[in-house]
Amino acid sequence: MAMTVHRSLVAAVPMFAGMSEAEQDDILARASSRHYAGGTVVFEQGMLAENFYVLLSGRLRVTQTTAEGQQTIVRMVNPGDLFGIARALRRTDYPGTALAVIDSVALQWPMTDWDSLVEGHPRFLANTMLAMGQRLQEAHTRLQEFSTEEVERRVAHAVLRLANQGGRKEADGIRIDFPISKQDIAEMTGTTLHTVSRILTAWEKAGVVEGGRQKLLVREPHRLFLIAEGNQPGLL
Amino acid sequence: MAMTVHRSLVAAVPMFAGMSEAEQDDILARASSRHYAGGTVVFEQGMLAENFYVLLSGRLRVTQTTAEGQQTIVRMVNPGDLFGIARALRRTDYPGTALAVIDSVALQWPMTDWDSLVEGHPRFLANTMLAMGQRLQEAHTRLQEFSTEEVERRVAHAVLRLANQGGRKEADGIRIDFPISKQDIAEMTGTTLHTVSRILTAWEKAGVVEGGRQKLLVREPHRLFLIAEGNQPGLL
DNA sequence: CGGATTGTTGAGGATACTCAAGTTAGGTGG
DNA sequence: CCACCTAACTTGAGTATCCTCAACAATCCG
Repeated sequence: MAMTVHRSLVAAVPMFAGMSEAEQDDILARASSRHYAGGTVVFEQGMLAENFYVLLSGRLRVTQTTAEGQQTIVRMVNPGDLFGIARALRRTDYPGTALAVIDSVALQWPMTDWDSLVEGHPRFLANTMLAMGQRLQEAHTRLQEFSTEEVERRVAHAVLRLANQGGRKEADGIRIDFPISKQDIAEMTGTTLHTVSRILTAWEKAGVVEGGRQKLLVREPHRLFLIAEGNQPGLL
Repeated sequence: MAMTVHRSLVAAVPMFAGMSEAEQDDILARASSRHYAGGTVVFEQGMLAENFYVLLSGRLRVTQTTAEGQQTIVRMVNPGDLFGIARALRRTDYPGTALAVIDSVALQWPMTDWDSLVEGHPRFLANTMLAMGQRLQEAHTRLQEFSTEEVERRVAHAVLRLANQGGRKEADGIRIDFPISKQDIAEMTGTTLHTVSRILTAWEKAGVVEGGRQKLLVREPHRLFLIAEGNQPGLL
């Protein structure tokens, strides 16, 4: 269901930041847009990387599966994010699987256009490098959390990240506005859904969050932050 | 102890790959080289990022320290590696501390030259992006290890990485040819020096490695690989 | 030679995992 | 619209891994 795209749709997309309208048009002319229903796979780990993408709306989950079949969530893809840029890592296949967790729309370019975009549009290259820098920093932050923090704090950090990147303000807190299961949170924090369930139950009793089946509302972000920073006894 | 640098010294440095000699000379003209004795700090976490670097020889350890004072080793810097590129992450300070673990020589550029290098030398930008891509992949690999593997396997992976990146072949195995303490390995794998000591002792008894104070020789890389992949009962 | 850093080893205990059984919520089809 | 089925979640009990605490030994450096 490919179709061409107008500039106005990508005004706020970081990849196009600092570009002239003409330059944006030039790049968009090679793109097509595509809709992915919730639950649909955009690409799968190991697949030949034929396209790279920018998410316009919706939400994706990128996972990696080990040889033994264990899954980890590498990141959530939010609107405006680049994803599937295997070429930038000098790879010909996708290192992970991208799944639309809700209905999503993405722009796509054939990977064969990558080199000419990089060479012809220094702005594109610079913006891509910036995005990779941010991902690198987030990866380092998470590594430090894994190295030094116990499970409850890691879960607190993960939930805060979800709230920051994909949260919508509501009357009584910040709502994670896409379906997120305990299993998902477990795969982000390197624990089990059982432990996540116990932790969230304790937080819920203390009034910090409000759970539900694939639902999550952060009632008191500040207290969650205290738990994440370890300045709090811990509610478990 | 700054001084100018000749092209021949950087023939094998990835940052200069694919550049004409004239281009290399142009970039090198702005660099100075500096020697760091073993144990010396190149830059410290939080410091204003005034330079970026390429390591010519020696070995650095980059660490991050948490608010509570816990240290983690972000990476080892090997000859040829770019480091201290805070600017690429849109930071004005260094996110970690770089320490020379042995006598080392690095090229340095003032960070004020970064933008003009990036804009004037597309090759430099592309090579930098590639380096970041590799670091991002390594970070994801380590995250997956933290998420899914027990300590012994994580330590095995860390030792294999050390052997691959900083190993020298000897008669009876691969020697890590810079000083590495159990504490270092613990900070790479998110465990304690006690546990690392116990693991290495067990491996040593089985003839897989040979330890010593800040010394490490991998006698049987293949068996270590099996432990890392979990195809082995585990020697602990 | 003496002090400091690094490493070893043991005992005990806490965190979080596994195993197990059940409950709730939501979607599906009759 | 209700009954059923499945996926998501809850909760408990037992246990393994690994951490903490502690004391000591070895190695290096000045």
